[in-house]
Amino acid sequence: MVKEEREAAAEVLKALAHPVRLGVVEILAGGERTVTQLYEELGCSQSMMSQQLKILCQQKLVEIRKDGTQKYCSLCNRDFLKVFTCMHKHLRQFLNFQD
Amino acid sequence: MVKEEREAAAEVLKALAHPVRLGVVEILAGGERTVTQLYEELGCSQSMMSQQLKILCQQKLVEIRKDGTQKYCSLCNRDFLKVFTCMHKHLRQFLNFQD
DNA sequence: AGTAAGCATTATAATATTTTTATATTAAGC
DNA sequence: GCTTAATATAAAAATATTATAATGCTTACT
Repeated sequence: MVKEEREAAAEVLKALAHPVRLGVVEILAGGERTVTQLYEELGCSQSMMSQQLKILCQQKLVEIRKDGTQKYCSLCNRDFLKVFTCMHKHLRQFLNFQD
Repeated sequence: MVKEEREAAAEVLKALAHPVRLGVVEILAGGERTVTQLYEELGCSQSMMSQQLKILCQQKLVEIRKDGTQKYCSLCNRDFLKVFTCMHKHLRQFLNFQD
């Protein structure tokens, strides 16, 4: 990877590296959700969710489809779910995370 | 993942989500390097490298072995290299990254 | 037209990260 | 013991992120 690519990759990873945004991706792994469903399930404000979704969309991790007054969110790239498996193992194996 | 785990996972991802730290991991994929080799290859200051390595070590992405006056860095968990493949594809497929 | 639901945007204060500069430590070689 | 090479730490300045509160925009319904 050349410098420019590392910078772009860092942006994508930064978009994932946040508890709420990580939660969004995890929930969307189970299928489409509305914005309201997301912030209720994650227990954050509507404004927060809207801002975090924007970041996820910019990095093309999430896409949004509009239907009437609601917006439905879903994953762009399910390949990222690998990262969860990887993190899950890392936390337990190297950072002695307890369940 | 429960909230606490998402927070821990976000910390690990944050450690990766930086151009220099990403560069370190990429270089170490090719084997052990000294701190000097790392900052020279990545073109950053010695102080920068030392601080970034600390973050990588805290999240157990990198480990350091001392030998005389030098320190040798290597990867703790090669499983993370998957993330690179994933990013490489994502940048090209969804963010139209040009080589 | 008026109202309410769903979501976005803006402004802002608090906090965290990044980078640089300067200084300290430690071990090797002479 | 002095010097140098390799690395760490501390402090400070610049910048970025986060969270909250307030407001605005659409759409649907009556």
